[in-house]
This record gives sequence, structure tokens and C-alpha cells, in this order.
Amino acid sequence: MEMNPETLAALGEPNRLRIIELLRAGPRPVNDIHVRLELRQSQASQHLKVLRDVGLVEMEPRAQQRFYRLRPEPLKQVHEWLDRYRHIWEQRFEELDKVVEELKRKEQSDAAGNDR
Amino acid sequence: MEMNPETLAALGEPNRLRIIELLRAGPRPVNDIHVRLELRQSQASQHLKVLRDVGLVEMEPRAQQRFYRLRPEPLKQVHEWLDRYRHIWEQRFEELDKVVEELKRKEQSDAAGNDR
DNA sequence: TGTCAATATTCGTTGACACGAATATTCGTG
DNA sequence: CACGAATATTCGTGTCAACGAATATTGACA
Repeated sequence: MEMNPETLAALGEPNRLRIIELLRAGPRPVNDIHVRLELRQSQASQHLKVLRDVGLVEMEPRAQQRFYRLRPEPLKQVHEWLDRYRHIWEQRFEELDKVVEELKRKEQSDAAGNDR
Repeated sequence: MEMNPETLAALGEPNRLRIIELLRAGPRPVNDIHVRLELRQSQASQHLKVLRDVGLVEMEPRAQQRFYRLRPEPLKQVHEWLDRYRHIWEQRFEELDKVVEELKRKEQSDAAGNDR
């Protein structure tokens, strides 16, 4: 159950990201996607295939239509992966980091000073 | 202050992702990165440039060395973007979605049935 | 089974990018 | 200012992915 870089790569393509955002509101057939996002039909299908390959969406046939919907796992995994970076953007720790860095720098220059 | 697809594209490259993960523990000079991750020196520099261009890292020169550190904003933005998908992976809503879908399907077949 | 609507797949082209080697730059030190 | 360490940049090469057009497939229905 690890986070996959390919998930991020798939999301990194702007049109695919728009598809994901569209699907946030719920499942949609391919035609809906390609019209709303002004993509060629082949593009819609191709991007959906990529998204399906990395598990970001799943497909459910309904007559001749294919409904695509988001799959939770990959999104959750990326979210959890980012959670491990929370300390980076939480002010207090961020400031602390800089202080620590400042200290390190001073230690270095102090050490250098000891040689003179 | 919007989430940028280029951030995701940058993170989608496996070696860059490894760099980000390495920097999670704190700032490091280029040499450290290229040795630890077994990348050519030019690769390390090139990837760091990409990461810097999208704002994922920042550089601080210290003598001949360049220390790279994570920048909070982009990571935070992606995290917040994903937060808007939380309902996708939170069980109750997920189940609910499927029920709703199930209902829709039945409505459709009922409607079809009315024509016969 | 023929037809139509919806979608998938194939194919050729083009542009972007990861890579490695080589070279250039920066900066501290003698 | 010459030199060396650390890093950046340039350049050529190969690979891959996005795109559009065309074609193939799927499934409902007459």
C-alpha cells in the first residue's frame, strides 16, 4: 500500500487533472467528459485509460456508455504521503528549522574561527 | 494561490520524488544528494533546477556548496487540493455514492420499463 | 443480422524530457 | 591571480507521451 510516483505523473498532465476535477462531483460517461472539457473523443478515452491504469478511476459499462468514477485509494495515498510533510508548512516547525540552520552555520564559522 | 499541475508533474519523476523525500529530513548540499541517491552530479543539479522552477525547493549558497531545502507552499497546496477529495475515500460517503448510483440505474431501467 | 451510437484503439508525427559527457561557472584559499 | 572543489549549464541522443485522424469494437435495437 505505497504511494506510486506514477499516480503523480498521471495527475501532472493538465487535461487529466481536469478530468479528475470533473469526476470529483461524481461519475460521468466519456461523452460528457470530452464535451465539457473540450477534448477530442480520442483524447478523453486515452487519458481515461492512463488514469485507469494507475487506478485513479474505474469504469462501469452501462449500455453503450462507460461511466468513469474516481477511486479513493490512490488519492488517499498521496494525501497520506503529503501528511508526512506537514511539519514543513506548519509555521512553528518551519521557523524552528531556520533557527537550527542558523545555529549550524554559526557552529561552522565558530569552528573555522578556532583554527585561526 | 492555486495548485499547479506542474508541481505534480515535477513530483511525478521518480528521481525527483526521491530528492523530495530526502529533503524531508532537512536541507542538504547537492553532493550529498547525488551520492546518496546514486545520481550523476549533472542529474542532481538538473532535477534540483526543475524542483526550484516549480517552487518545491529553494537554494541557499554556503561557500561553494548549495544547500537545498523544501519550500512549504506547493506541498501545502497539493495537500489542500487533495483535502477537497476527502469525501471520496471516507467510507460512509463512498458507500453512499454507490447507493445513489444504484438508485440512478434503477430509475433508468424503470423509465425504460415504462415504455414497454 | 444490419445499423447506429458510444467508446476504444491504432498509427504517424511532433515536441518534451531524462540522461551522460563535457565544459563552464562560482567561490574560497594559497 | 592561479588553483581546486562544488555545482551549473550546454549539447547530442534516445525514448516516450500527447495529439489528431482514422479505424475498430461494443452493445442496443429494429
